[in-house]
Amino acid sequence: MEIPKNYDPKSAEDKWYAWWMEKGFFRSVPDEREPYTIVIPPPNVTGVLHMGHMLNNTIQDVLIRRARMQGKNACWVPGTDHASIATEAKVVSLLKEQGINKKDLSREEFLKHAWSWKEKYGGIILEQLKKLGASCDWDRTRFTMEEELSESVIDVFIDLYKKGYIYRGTRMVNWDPAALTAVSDEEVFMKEATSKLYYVTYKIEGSEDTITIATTRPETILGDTAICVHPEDERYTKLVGKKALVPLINRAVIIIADEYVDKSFGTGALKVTPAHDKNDYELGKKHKLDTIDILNPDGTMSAAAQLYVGQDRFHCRKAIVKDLEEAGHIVKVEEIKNNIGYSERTNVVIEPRLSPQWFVAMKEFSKPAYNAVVNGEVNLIPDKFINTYKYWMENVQDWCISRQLWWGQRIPAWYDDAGNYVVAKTLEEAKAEFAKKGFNGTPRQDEDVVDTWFSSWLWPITVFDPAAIRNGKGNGNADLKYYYPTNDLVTAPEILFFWVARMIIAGYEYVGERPFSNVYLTGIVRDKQGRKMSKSLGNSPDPLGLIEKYGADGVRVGMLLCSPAGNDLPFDESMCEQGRNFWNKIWNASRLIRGFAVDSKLEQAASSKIASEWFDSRFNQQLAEINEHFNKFRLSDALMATYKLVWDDFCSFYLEMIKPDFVDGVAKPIDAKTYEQASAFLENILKIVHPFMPFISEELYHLIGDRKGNDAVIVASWPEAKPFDASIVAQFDLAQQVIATVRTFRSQKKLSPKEALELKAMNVTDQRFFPTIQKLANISSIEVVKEAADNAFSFVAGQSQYFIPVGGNIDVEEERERLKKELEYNKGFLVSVQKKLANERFVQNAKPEVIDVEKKKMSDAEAKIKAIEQQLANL
RNA sequence: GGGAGCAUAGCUCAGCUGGUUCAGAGCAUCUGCCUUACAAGCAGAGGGUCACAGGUUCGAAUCCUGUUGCUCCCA
Repeated sequence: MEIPKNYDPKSAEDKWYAWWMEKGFFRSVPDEREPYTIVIPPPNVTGVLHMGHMLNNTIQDVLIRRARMQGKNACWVPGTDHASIATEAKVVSLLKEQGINKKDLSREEFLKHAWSWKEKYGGIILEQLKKLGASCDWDRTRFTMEEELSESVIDVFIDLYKKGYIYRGTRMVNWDPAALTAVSDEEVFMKEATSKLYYVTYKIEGSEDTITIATTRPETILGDTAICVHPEDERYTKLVGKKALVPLINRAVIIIADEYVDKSFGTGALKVTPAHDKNDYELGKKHKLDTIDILNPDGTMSAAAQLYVGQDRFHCRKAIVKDLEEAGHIVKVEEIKNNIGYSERTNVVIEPRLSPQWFVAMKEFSKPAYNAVVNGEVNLIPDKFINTYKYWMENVQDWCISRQLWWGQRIPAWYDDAGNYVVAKTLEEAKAEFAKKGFNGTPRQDEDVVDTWFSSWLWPITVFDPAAIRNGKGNGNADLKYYYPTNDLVTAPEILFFWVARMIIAGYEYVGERPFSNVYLTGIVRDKQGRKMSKSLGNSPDPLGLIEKYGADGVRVGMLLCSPAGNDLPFDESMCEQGRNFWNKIWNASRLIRGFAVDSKLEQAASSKIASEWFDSRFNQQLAEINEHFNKFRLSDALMATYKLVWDDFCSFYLEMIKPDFVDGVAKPIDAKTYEQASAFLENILKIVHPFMPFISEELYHLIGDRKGNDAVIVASWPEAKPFDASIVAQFDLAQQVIATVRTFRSQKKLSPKEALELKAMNVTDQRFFPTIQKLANISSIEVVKEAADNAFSFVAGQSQYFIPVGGNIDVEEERERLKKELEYNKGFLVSVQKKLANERFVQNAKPEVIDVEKKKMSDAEAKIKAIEQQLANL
């Protein structure tokens, strides 16, 4: 089939993706082959494809496609996660636009809305992944809130409760006063702000003394239960143990001493509000202080505040500052820069708040996951993350798993009228439990749901066997037995702890095995200025727009060109351009080969024969290197090695070597053997390029051959790296040097490439590449000589000398200078080698191989020096 | 404040356990080419005291110490 002049990515992408699907190439069912499994880090149902997804999923697809070609049973499980907070926030605001308030809806009604939202929009991101070429087994698509998966989440909750790992407790949490829920640390983003630091004076009880504190949150003084100073702060020593009166409400609070206080900050006296500040809470616990919660869940002042009740916290701040000023309590106001936490979902200021929550005790529970990484059962790539991981796991905090939301798995805890609770799967079971305790009424279920991570930590298990948890360890279904443990996980370092570590914990706890062997941590995609790409900054290119512009293959290559594991990727569109240029190159190389006129009667030319021999070796040499890169997860390197093999070796050299000459403007035909060899090489190239550029490789694979049935590059066998002839590769390297030198000479002398030159060679042991040199350097003839030629430009390659006769045109002085320089350099080099070899300590200490290498260097250098000297003598 | 990591060409990065002609690659730059696969291209060329200062060693981009600058994580 003739190859069109231009490749049209759009139509090829649609065509081949649909065809792959139709053929079921992405589908995996257990069989006798070795499985290769990846579970997708489930994107959020509210998400749309961003650059981070592009990178992450390109990597997964490259891994899975290569594994498939290696004959493994490749299974990439896709799906989405329900993202409690994000989704609920989205649905709430959507309802608001329709004039519906969440508060007016029952839980059931709200969930109905949420599900219909999910049905409508929840699959968008998966559809976008298809545009990228993601070869997921879509029949296996999972969602974290599917009925069976949810049941497993509840089972795990109950199981861990029974094992004593889950408990209910009061903690200071990040409270989102708009969403009315606790959010995790990773859902809080810190923004630097210029705040006012108010210096507020408190009277000392029963004296005329005062103490001045500094605070950025004056409204919280109503919740103060102590003032704290540094024990060594002489300014305040005499006040410790006395009581201060909280302004406006005159509550007496104790003055305590603790080294926690920074003497140099503010006045060195710290107001302590245990209900509204994490550090104060710890301080309060240590000194057994009261906690007074002065805020309602929605961020308004509670009755406990005594004043400003019902006012919003920020209104109250203004009001109290005014009142404090009027009452003469404010000494001064300073501006300071501090960090304020905002809710990632609702963008309101996070309020530290004490509230009853459910927790998983992590200290003991996380040990297997710690060990798995430390002893290498689970590899982190790159391994620099092991330290971070260890640090976190050694200082692991209990995991707050409750969220005050409706969208998610509802906590299976039930309460009687007195607030006693039992944990049970169903109302009936809860009733039965309570009956034993003498409560016979109807218990009411906990209103909260569990953290999304508490469901996604089961992902590698329940995507294969949703019932694995309840059926117990060892009773997994056939899928679980076959695919678990999975092979590689590709994700961002940001969620190493929140997700990866917890999956490892769950894996050992519920299957008894690691969930995956390797965790490939990708970097963050940043813009040119190094900023993280984000919607709010608007600095992210539209991924689908990029695909439109450069083709999916171009974008995939662009993403991978510069993204070693764990390193951030400073994204630049020009990389996609390079990707596009690369597929364009392959396209045209294919066009060249297919365009050859074949003459079956022709004998293979010597230059073509050696070209094929060389490229065969070169290909196998590079393939071994590419495989090595893949095995070490060095995907950028694997891609670059592929790029150079294709562009430099195949296109710039091999194809130029076999390309038939033009005579009178007409291309001569090519012999059948060379044509076949070239076609076979091209086919292998399409194969190794396929994981990176699936679409164009499939398109070309079909254009260059008559493919029937399931013959497709996507399921073709990955070429085997065969032994190669190192000597031919080395010889060609020398030939390349000769070619390059001739070309440079031509360029410097401003000689036309069309003008053929003569070449004389001396001390050559291997003439196999003479035809190649003639062809690529446009040499009319190469004459082997025994003596140096006069009036010639001369150079050395390896141990051979070459001469380009230039008649009387040679500039002897210039030539002498050039050779002198070269001689000097080589002499210097020789001296350093000789020094080394003369050094007893070197000879004694260095490995024999190293010494041999040095000896070889010496003899090479000596030969070269001799050659140059001879040339100089001849000038 | 505690911890971790990084610093190699204009940019993005390789450089394994110290030992090739070890200072590399891609891109960008410059020069010359519309040579009938590809100007999204071809052929050449120039670019770096390997952050700085010490040390270990026969030998250091590579190991150690300190300094400076940057990044991330935790509080």
